[in-house]
Amino acid sequence: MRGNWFNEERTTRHRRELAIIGQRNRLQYIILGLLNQRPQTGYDLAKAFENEIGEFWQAQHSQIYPMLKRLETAGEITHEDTIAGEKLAKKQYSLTPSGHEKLVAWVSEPSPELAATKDEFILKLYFIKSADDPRLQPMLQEQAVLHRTQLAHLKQRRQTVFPDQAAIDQAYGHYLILDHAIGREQYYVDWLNQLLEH
Amino acid sequence: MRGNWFNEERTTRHRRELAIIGQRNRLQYIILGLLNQRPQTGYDLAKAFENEIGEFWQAQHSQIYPMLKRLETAGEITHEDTIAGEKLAKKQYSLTPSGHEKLVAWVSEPSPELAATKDEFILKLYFIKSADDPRLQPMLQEQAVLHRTQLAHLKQRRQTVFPDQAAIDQAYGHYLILDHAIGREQYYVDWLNQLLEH
DNA sequence: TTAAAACATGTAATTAATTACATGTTCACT
DNA sequence: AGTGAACATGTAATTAATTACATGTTTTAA
Repeated sequence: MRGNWFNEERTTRHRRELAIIGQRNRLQYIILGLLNQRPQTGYDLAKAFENEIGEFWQAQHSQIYPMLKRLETAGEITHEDTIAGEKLAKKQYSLTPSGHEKLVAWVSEPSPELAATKDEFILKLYFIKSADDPRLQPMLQEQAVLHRTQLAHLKQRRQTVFPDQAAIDQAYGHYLILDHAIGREQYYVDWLNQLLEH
Repeated sequence: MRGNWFNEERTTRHRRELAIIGQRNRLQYIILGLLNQRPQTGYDLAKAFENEIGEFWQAQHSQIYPMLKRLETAGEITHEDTIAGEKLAKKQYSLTPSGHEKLVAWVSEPSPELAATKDEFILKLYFIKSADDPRLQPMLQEQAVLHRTQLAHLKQRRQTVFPDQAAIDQAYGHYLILDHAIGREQYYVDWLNQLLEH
């Protein structure tokens, strides 16, 4: 395990037992995982970050293209040049055996760190000292709208992407994380509603 | 609103309605908020990131000290040099009226963006295709241990920091976010438990 | 037929965040 | 008297991520 600014090996301080991590090079693994599903172009990968994994991880094409080069240099992926139509050049990337191994190793290794949630609203709440602060109710209202919208969006996605049991069985992990995200939003909405009822 | 890579103004794409943000310069506001509570040194601020706000935001002293200089140059904060003991130099920072204004403006402005949650376990789950994958159960078990521990830790903190109603009334926002964090962890644990019962 | 949207691939500049380097003081305990 | 933990403040190097710059092709719909 790489040294983390605050981890369990750091025995001299006992303020917190569990490390909360920022973000490390997980992008490479996501790319390997996506390419394991099927060979894809950088553009396809960028779209995946806007769609299915977008709820959980974000990356722009400006981060993806350089990473594809790095991974190819490292021998984890290769590409095949193709031409679409008259002359539109595409690079179809796919995993090498080494890349596949690396992906399997990553999924199999422990994930002992808590997710770093950076929620600006929660941060602002911290600085509201009193329950009577006139800013509090509007803030809660605003967040309720935001999270109700997101909840509806996620439920809609679940219905579209997983219409039947067969769809769930084919991409069980994807189903689980969508289900998890829905539950998380539902909790957020319930928590806000309960506060709004005072 | 500063241009975001994927926001509501971007009307030409309709894949997602709500922006998920990365991280912007929120550190400065957190520092202003902390200094608004009471004048503090950089060291004190760093400790606050390990304790109360550590569940919601992380920053190291190597980020804090330069930010204090930036904020002082910008006229948002000032400092007073003091000596502790024989010769230990301390810099006690406090808000200027301008810094206070800036803090109030930030808290008052809308927070229309969803939190970016980067959870490595959730990411790995995405790449588990089948419910029969032998890695799935151990992964869920591991996460259950992690989140049960965190839940216990947060509940302990609530009991310590908010033993009575008076404590809650004095730092209502802090209480709310701790309550929110507990609810969030409780949901995570319940979700994992329900999956582990198959 | 033409304009907009989507497809497609890159690089550059900047900012945010982590990790490591660097140094010294004070307090509590043995 | 000595040691280790906590107090205290910085900088440097690196990595991650965002935003902006840059260019061209193909498809779709008015």
